[in-house]
Amino acid sequence: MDPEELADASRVRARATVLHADADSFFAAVEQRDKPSLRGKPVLVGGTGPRGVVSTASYEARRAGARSAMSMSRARRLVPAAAVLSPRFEAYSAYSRQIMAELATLSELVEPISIDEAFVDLEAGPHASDPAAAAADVRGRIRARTGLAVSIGVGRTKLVAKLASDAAKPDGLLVVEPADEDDFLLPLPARAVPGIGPATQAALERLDVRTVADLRRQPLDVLTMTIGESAGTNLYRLARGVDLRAVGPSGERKSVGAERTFAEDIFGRETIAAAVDAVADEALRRLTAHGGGARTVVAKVRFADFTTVTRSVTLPQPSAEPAELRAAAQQAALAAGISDSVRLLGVSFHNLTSHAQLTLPWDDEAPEPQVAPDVAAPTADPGPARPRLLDEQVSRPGLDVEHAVLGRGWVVHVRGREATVRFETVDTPPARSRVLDLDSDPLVVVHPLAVERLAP
DNA sequence: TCTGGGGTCCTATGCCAT
DNA sequence: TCTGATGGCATAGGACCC
Repeated sequence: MDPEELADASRVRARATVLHADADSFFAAVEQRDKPSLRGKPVLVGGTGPRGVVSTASYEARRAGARSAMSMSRARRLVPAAAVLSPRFEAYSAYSRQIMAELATLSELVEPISIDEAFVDLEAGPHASDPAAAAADVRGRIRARTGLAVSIGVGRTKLVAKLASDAAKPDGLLVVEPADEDDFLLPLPARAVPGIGPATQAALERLDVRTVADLRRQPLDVLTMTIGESAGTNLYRLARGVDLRAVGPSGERKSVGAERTFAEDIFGRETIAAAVDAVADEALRRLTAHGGGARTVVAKVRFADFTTVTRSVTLPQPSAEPAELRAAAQQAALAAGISDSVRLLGVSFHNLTSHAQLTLPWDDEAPEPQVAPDVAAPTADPGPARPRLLDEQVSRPGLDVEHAVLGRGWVVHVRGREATVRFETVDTPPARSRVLDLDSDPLVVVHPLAVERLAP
C-alpha cells in the first residue's frame, strides 16, 4: 500500500459518534468517596512498601507534583500531608461495574479498555444524532449513581475520542466535530498520541518532531525506518486522523501471571526457589480462576541492578496440572540464572487453552470424562468465609474493617497491637481517627461496602 | 531519589520443514 | 542431492498502556 492509500482509507465514519469515557483519578476518587475525611485532601494510592510506586494521585496531590508511576517515597516527600493508601481492587471493580452499566445504556457496543475506561459506539445506539446530549446525560447519571466524575470525549475515531477525553479532564466533556479535527489534533504534543511513549518520543525528537503537525510532515518511509514497520505506518495514519479501529468487545485473554518485587533483594538458591513457588502459586490461582490450562510457562527475574531476563518452558501439551506447571516455572527460573540477588520474580502462563481444549485431541481411548479432570479444585466449598481479625500482618492502610460497637471504618495504620482507625463510610460524616487496642477491641476485616451495596 | 503489577503487541533471531 | 528461498513457530526482549 502506498502512502496515499494508507492515508485515505479514512472517510468511513462521517459523524462524531465514537465516545470515550474515562474516570478521573479513579482509584483516588473512589477512596475519597468511601472515606469522607479524605475529600478535598491529597491522596496517594499505590504500593506502600519501600519500593512502592504511585498508581493514582488525587488532583490535590497532583497540584503538589505527585504523578502516577512515581516512586511512592518521592511522592511522599513532595506531598507530606497526603494520605497514602493501598489499592482496594474489590471496591474499584464494584464502582467500575456501575460505570460500565450506565455506559451500556447508550449502545450495545461498549468496549471496556481497563477498569476505568471504555469506548462506546453511539452509531449502534439511539443517540447518534446528539452525542453531546447523550454524553452529558450519562455523565450526570454516573455522578448520581457512584459519586464519581467521568470525563468524556467524542469524535469520529477512537484516537480523537480518547484525546478529547484527555483534553476534557477533569470532569469535562468535549465533542470534536469532524470539521474541527485538524485544529484539535495538530497542536497536540506527539507524546499525547497513544502508542508514543518515552522511547518513541525520544526517537521522534531526533527528527525534530514534537507535535502532531510535525509528525504529519514526516514521510512514511522515514517513520517506518525510525520506529519500525508497524508503529511507523500506524503513526503515519494517526497523524492524519485516519484510524479505522472499530469499537468492539475485547478479545480473549492471552496470558495470566503474577509477579512480586521484594522489599529487599533476596538471594540463595533455596530462598529463591521457595519464592518462585509462592509466585507460581499466585499465578496458578489466577489461571484456575480464568479456567483452563496453559502450554508455555515464563519465568521473569529482575536482578539487583534492574536487568531483567525471561526464560520460558513450553510443554508438549497444554496442562492445568499445578504440579506440572509449578515444576516448569522452577525450571524456567533456573534457566534464567537465579544465583545473584533478585529484586523481582514473576511467573506467567501463555498459549492459554480453554477447558474443553485440554482433553487431549488424539487420546482416542476416550476414557471417563466423569466429573471433570478438574483444575486444582480449590478444595470444595471453603464454607462461609470465617471472619479475619485485623492484626499487623494483614493490615494495609485503607483496609475496610468493622468493630462490634463502633461499626465500619478503615485502617489508618497498625503498630503492634495498636490500631488507628477512622470509623466512617460513604454515608457518614468525616470521622476523627481513634486508636484501639486490638486485644480489647478486635476488628474484623470486611469487604468494601461498595461490593455489597453496588453488587449486581 | 530511583524505577509496581497487570497485561498487549511488535521485532529480531534461530531453527525447521517444504 | 545440494542449495536457496520461503514460511511458520518458538524464544527473548522491549515499548507501551492503565
